[in-house]
Amino acid sequence: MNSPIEFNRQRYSKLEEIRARGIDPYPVRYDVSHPAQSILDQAEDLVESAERVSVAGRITSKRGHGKSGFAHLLDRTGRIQIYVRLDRIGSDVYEIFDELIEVGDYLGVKGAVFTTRTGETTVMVDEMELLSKSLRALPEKWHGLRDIETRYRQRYVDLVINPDVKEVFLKRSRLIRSVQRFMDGEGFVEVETPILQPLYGGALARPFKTHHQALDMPLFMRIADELYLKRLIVGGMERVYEIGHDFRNEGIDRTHNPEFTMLEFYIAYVDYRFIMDLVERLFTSVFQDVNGTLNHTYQGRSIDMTPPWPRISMLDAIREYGDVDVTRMPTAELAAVCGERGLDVDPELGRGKMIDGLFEYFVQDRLLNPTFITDYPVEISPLAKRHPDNPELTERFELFICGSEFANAFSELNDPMDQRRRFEEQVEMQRKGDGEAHAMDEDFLRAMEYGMPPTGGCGIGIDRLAMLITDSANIKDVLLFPHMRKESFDGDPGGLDGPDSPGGTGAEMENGSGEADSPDSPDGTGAELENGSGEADGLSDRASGI
RNA sequence: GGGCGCGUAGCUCAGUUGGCAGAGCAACAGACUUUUAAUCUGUGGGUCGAAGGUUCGAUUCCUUCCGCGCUCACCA
Repeated sequence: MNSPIEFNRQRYSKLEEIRARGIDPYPVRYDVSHPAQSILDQAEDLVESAERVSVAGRITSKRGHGKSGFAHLLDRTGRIQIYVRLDRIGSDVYEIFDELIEVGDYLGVKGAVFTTRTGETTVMVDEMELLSKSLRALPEKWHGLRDIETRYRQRYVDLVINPDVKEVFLKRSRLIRSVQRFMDGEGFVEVETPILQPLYGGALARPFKTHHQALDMPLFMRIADELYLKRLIVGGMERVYEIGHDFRNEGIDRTHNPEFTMLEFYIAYVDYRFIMDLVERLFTSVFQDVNGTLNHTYQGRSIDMTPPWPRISMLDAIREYGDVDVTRMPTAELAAVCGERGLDVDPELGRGKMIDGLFEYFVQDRLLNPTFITDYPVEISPLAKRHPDNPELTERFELFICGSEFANAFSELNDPMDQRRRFEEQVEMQRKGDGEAHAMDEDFLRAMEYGMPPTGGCGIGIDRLAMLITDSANIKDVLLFPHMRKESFDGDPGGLDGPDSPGGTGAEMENGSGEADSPDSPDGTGAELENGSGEADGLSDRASGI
């Protein structure tokens, strides 16, 4: 796409005409007395009192009728119609409204409120001010913006055109506020822990890697909050939680974005049973708060969120849904059962992976209403405490709704010697080439050695929850700016490369942008963050300008 | 990464069994002082995602590439 000047000469020439008439097309402020919706709400009183209101918004439609015209202004609260008449506002201003103001522009108007012949509450404009001139045409009003790619790439247009999109993100905001209120009520402290970490951990995933210039050291974007939040438990912050972005350098699909929002919380002195109770209360509280009901529909499927939710151990679930009892089944027989079901699970990876595979095969998709699956095999739960009744299992649960996982929780492992052994096993896996294995974290072990109380912990994917609660099929629909591949701009192929383009300006070199960055990363893998960007310089330029 | 599908005007979409590129809305010019998908008359607007190939001729057929969606594998 070209610049708006090349692309829309008609709009640009109107901008020039506005300037030629001595009007500032981009003034600094406008005093609003009534947001659009409040005019509609108080229409009767406002009509009766003949009170003059002022309202501002973006023009979303415009209909001229010779010497008068209607338009709709859209603000954050809603849409209000305005009526402009030549005999009220004067020929000079009317000419500007008629010829130079168009759909997409921001307008501020003052005037009395009346009701039209067809019954719509409308502002009779007696004063008008252009607040911002738009140089690009918005999508047409009737069909709107449907192209999925454009909606994600140009969310600002999507939000203007599609009111239900705005509603999704308002709901997401209410969801997060509701979670925070609930956690407040439970005596939690909300904390912020590092996103840039010298070591990454707390989950098994491939990280993004970057580099700190001044310290000349590699840093990783966090893949989980877990190890830092547990350090806070050691420090005596007995109920902590964090809502923040984690970053995982893995595939993108309907339910995965490279950065996503995670709620993690940890509570001292409790086990996973307590966490189950709390998760049940958290979800039902949030659903009541945001949707006003525990009966929900997701993608056409009815879900009953009413507690209590069933709690079934993983082995019982496999027995119940698959009619297979794997409890004391010899490993060879287990492998045969997996083979019969066409499950490609390597027996060398242990019983845990095979049992998990059978669970996914027989059970997971059939868990429509909220269900806790408990007591996972120890091999696939490296951070969870062993179950006292069965050392092959752990005190771990996951919550499933509509066949998807919504929470993952344990009675946390707090034995420093056991934790060290598990790290050593991970290091061994790493040595064998497992790119997702856990690194040895000596500082975390030191914290464990000072002593961590018995602790229950939990992680909940907030984007998944937002998808469920807004009935969205794709994670991109609940992310304001989902990750997309680089867009190419005609006539400016490096448009998005600005910050790291080799021909940087002198200013860009101040932070040492060009050479020596991320020496171990081939360009274009997407695995590495660039540093010393021009954008950072832009910020410092702005700061010095002030 | 594999498989399937899609990419035509600012937007929503037709279309070409290979032969001058279409509509509605938006825009522009004109009429119209309570319309609301305003109406009426007229006009302009396209590298048919990009690059190659086949052909007298390619938006159409073939190849490669780019982007998006669905799906499988991995993950939350």
